[in-house]
Amino acid sequence: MEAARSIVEEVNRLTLEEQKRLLESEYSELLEDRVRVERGLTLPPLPGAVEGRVVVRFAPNPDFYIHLGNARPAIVCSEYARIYKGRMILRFEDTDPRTKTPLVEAYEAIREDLRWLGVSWHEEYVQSMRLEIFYSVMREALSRGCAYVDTCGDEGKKLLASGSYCGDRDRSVEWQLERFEDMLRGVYGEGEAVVRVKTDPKHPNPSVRDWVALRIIDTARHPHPLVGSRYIVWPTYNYAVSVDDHLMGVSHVIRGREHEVNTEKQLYVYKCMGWEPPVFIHTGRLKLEGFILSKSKIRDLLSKSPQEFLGYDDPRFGTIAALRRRGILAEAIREAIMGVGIKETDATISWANLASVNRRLLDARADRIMFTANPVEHVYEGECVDAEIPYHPERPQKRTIRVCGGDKIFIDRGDIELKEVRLMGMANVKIENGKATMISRDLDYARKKKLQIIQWVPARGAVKLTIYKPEGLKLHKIKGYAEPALKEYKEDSRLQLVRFGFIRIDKIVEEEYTAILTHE
RNA sequence: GCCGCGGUAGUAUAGCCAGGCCCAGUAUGCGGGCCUUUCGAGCCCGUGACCCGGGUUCAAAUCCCGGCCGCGGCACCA
Repeated sequence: MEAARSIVEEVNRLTLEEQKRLLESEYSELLEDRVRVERGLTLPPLPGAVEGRVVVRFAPNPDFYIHLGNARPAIVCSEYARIYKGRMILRFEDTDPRTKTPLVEAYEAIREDLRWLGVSWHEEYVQSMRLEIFYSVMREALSRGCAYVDTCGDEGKKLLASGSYCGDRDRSVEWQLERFEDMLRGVYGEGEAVVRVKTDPKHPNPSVRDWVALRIIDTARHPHPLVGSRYIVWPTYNYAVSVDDHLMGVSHVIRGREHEVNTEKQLYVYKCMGWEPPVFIHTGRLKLEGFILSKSKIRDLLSKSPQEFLGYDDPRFGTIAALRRRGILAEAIREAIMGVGIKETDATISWANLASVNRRLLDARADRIMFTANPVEHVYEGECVDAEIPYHPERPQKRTIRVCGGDKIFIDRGDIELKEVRLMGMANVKIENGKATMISRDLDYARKKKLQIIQWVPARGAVKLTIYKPEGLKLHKIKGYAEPALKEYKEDSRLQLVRFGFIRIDKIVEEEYTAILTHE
């Protein structure tokens, strides 16, 4: 004991370098390679991943547009497919025409959002087109005796809730197969028969007990937007996912934490069919500070007060379309999402963080334009000057604005009280009683006197610009004037309004511009 | 209520599985400075965290136990 203590003390007295050297020379067999993974913009290694054999999928329900939270698995999956030279699958899970009725336009809107995000996929499937496949796999499962047709109706559910089960569970395979064909033939109505997967009728989680794999939906009353009322027997999520993930060779399922119990349910299908299950990874939920992400909440707001919002891509929402419309770049979203990775804890991306990344990316490419949000007209007094304003501080291109004595210019209300300022690119002036009187054009003078350099807008040719500024649930409207150079830009341009913030031009109607403030 | 999963600075994340390179790294935010014809960007300096309590160990953010808090699930939704 004493010996051990003294040896430890001796070792501890050595510096790290000395310890390392000693280990390498005397006891190198004890050294173990411990590889440190460089993070940066890359993801942690995918458990059990083998290069060339990774197959991942993004499987949205096309009942609405996707939001930032959905983008997490989509981006992460496509990135893993890229890293491991694997395959990425896009699969639309539209197997509920009744309560989660698919939106016809959502299929293409989702593809568009994904493309914009830089997510690429190698294969695409739509589950509503694969119903026959689910039926035939079920015939096999019934034959194997690990699923059954429950014709007990509501009673079957109640029995399971109490740890018992519908007597049909114990009937013969032949009986099951015949009843299943009856279901497909339309012998039963909604709720009269379901196909259940045999699990454990006493499972601690009642929802796991013999969960429903296929049910009847009256598609005469609730037609599916893609296949109409062609089918009445529809697979549930858990069943369809298990079958498709296996058939499509998915090796890694990356999805939200809310699917943890589903994973447990799906494992019964793999076991029944003798399939090798994929690796399941559950990520935490993603929120965006100050934004509304929830599908149902957005739909709610849109239907209750449509006049208050600019649509599903209103800049106050966290849909991908909304972020795009606001002026957030796809790279910024990718960066933010790669940053949170696949952690199992919920994360709230702070707006400051996303905006900061976006600002850094935008700064390099957004031209600078002068804008006054609270324009106050002033008369310029002094000699004619040709103000040269660079489009971007890093680039040589400039525009020239000629201002002569008697010309009117707009100065922002907040800047008037500064009394003496430098009008950017133009001249140093004294501001007094609605007049801007030139002192000199000398920049050094402005530097020496530490004059504030402000933006200004010539009244002649000034462009009316309305800016929507999202703030929480509010959308402020700011009306002002921008310099004539704004007319050189088309819709969807991203600009920086000097000393105001970054904007994306949303709409141009007859010389009147509308933009959305991306962030300051 | 029952089942499950988590808890590192204001926010997010690295480290945890394989205890010592961690009096905890990075980004953002915040404070200060430099630079700059923007209050933008960039550069420099600073600020600030291992949920709590026990235990194991020479050594604990890391392993064990208990508590607290947060989240998810409990559908013939996905």
